[in-house]
Amino acid sequence: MPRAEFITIGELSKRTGVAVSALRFYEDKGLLHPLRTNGNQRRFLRSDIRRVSFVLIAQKLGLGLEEIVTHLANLPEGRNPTLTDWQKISRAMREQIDARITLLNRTRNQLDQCIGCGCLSLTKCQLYNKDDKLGLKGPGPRAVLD
Amino acid sequence: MPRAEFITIGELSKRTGVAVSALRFYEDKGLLHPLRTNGNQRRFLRSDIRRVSFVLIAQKLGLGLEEIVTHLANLPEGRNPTLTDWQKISRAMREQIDARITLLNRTRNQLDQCIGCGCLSLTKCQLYNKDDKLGLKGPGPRAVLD
DNA sequence: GCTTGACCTCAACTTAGCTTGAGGTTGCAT
DNA sequence: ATGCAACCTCAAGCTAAGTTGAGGTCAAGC
Repeated sequence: MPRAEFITIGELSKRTGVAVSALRFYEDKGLLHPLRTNGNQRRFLRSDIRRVSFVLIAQKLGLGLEEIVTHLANLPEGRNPTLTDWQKISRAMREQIDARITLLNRTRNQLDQCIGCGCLSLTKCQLYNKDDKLGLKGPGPRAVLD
Repeated sequence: MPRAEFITIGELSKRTGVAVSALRFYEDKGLLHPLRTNGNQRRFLRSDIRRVSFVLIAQKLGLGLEEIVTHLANLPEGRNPTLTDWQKISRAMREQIDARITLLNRTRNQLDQCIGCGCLSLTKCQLYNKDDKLGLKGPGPRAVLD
């Protein structure tokens, strides 16, 4: 028979490098949905290793846990996700990261202009506003009046 | 005569779009060094508008306030910064943002490979470890054992 | 059948980057 | 000289993404 179907939180931690406390936190946030033993201990699917991997990658790409939750929502909760499942979701994510890179590039180019003129002037410099829709989510209001 | 030499915190707020509370916070963090009236109210230099602008841009580029403080440390505190001062500091920052873009690009390319093979496998996928030195500063340990 | 390491919950603490509120003072226009 | 908007400080609260610790339970090996 294949290896045990379920793994403990400790094992999941070892296999992913993510702290046990973080895994519990992830469950809390809806990223993981382990079963429970009669004694109330968590039991994860093997496929959750991959699920956690996905979270790590997505984080590296700069996504927040909430965004990741919505991506993961596209995975089947019952059966083990297939290769196609993962590809679909990865591709969707790729678009987000592409957008982020584009935005960063544009911002950098504008910075170049600012270097050229030494301006950093609110009235002229296009680095303000404009891009805030896709924004690198600075908290608080960033409206420029003037 | 030219316009008043000093501006109040409210004015600085209006001119930059940054909340008064945030400006006080920035002083606390060492980003601003206003003078005080006899009555203990803050008085900023006009050049502080530009200083705050710089903070906003730097934040957009993904720098933390602490990093920004060190960049700003290169500005003269007494006299108003010259164009050359700003150019020097902007150029330094450009390098940081370039590095960030590079890292992001590399990560994306690796994601492409993962899409190709559908792996997301800890043993094969190069998206783990490796890059963590320059890392997009995920908190906590991310070592992969396995 | 008992010991012990792994597990459980819940609450409090952490850093970053602020905001909000309470309670009090300043300074400019009339 | 007075009214009142704008200023002041200090403490507490917020979100993200977790960690740490106290106090208690589970399960697997001897």
